[in-house]
Amino acid sequence: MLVILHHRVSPTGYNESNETFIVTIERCMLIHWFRRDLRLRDNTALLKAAEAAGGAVVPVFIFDDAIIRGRFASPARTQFLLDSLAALDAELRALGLYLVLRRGEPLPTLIRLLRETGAGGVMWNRDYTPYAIQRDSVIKRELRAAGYRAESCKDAVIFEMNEIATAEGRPYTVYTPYAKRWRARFASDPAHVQGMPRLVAIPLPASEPLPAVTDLLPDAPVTLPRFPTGETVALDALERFVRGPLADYATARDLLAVPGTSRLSPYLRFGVISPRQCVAAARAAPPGPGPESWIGELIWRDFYVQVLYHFPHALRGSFKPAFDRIAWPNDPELFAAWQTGQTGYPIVDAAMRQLQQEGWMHNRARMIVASFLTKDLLIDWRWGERHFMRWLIDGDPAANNGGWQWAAGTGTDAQPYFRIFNPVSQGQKFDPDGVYVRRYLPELARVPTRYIHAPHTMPGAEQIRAGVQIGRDYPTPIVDHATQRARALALYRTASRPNDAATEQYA
DNA sequence: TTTTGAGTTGTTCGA
DNA sequence: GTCGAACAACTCAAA
Repeated sequence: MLVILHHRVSPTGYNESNETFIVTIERCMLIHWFRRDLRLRDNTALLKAAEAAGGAVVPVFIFDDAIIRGRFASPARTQFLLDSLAALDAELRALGLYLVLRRGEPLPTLIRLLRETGAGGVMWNRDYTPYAIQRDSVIKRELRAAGYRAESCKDAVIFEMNEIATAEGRPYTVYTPYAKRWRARFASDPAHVQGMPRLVAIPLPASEPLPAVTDLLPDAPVTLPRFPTGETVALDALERFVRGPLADYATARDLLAVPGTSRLSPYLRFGVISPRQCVAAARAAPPGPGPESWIGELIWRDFYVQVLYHFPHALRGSFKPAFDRIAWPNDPELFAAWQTGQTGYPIVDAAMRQLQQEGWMHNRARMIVASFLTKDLLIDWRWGERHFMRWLIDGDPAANNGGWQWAAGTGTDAQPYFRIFNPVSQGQKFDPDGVYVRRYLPELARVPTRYIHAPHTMPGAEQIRAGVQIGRDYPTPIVDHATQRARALALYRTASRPNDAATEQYA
């Protein structure tokens, strides 16, 4: 029987005077399979594995081509993943360990690792997308059938699956009552933040080298937006946000030029930080509308995970099937103009260019460009969903799908059909000085503020003074908002009342 | 079972 | 310039 020796760690965490004892590897050593929980602190499955294995944990990450090259492949997000893995590896090296990297199908890869290390099982934190649920249930079944321990934990959300349900035990599909219930449950059953796991330095199998993005995605551009990452970077960002912008979050989060949002979304996406750490930090801050509304955003995150868990069909089509009938015109040229930020509506174009430059977009801007794509350009929200998933470093299937369906009015909690954003007035309201627009549209840098959100209305002399000719240096609007608004209303009305289709004609 | 109130983020029009 | 009303009807959740 294989045995290893290691230092015992007492339950209180103190190292007891070089006391050593023998552990049978088959019983004790465990693999922790990192997925979207790329941190050491407050990591539920990792803590559980460390506890069960007396600290003898093999930290593993597997590059799964089904995800990396799947429907929502993203060079920018893959870059962030690699940066986060490098940071996690550095954290582990400080403990005398390192991250064991593998590339391949998860199940056979895990079985090979179990044999190589002699570990007794695998622990991981749950992921709730349809693909992950299917994959993980097969893995759990097969590992157990082969005599290994295989366990998953709740970690990525505060409340999961059926923990927040209506009085009749059904999943909520409206945010407000869900949030009410969520807050009530949290008051009686709060999620506690845990600390570092107690890990011991054990011999590990060799790791494959950390790949480059182009190893995983051969067509990826050479230069990609980078977002600083790592557990300590994320915790520091949380602390600075809570000490600074959080108090004014309720109002400042809507101002595009102001750093009023947390910018923690990429960390939450990959579990570089935990939602429990976020809620705890918000509740430790002076109470007020700021912390409350930010917690509300974290509840939205749980809500959309829960919605997708119960209604996976939303990943392919409308949450409300009636809207699958919408006959989107889907003009590819209009779509290309939207993608590249050439629509002639500065607030839209600035936002789309921010996305491509930074791999991130301000939340208010996401709503504006989503409304514009669906209601002004009359393009299927799924085209926008895919584009966001390609470029957003924080791109998450549940939140992104939920947000797009909300904007398109096809999802849970659908906005009233008539709520169509006007891109000019949204710009005037949320970027009143045009600072955000000028930051991403240098060609409009010298346009006076009174014209900044509708530069095509500038008289010729003003254009000369501003050093820009609209129609040459910056596009005239590719569609007329008032016209498209009326078309969108008609399109939606027909979809929701199909019997009237014969009597309503529009083009 | 029936009823009732409410529904993240807005725009436009007319007085 | 400001203000209030209209913009559909429906579904959900809870009483």
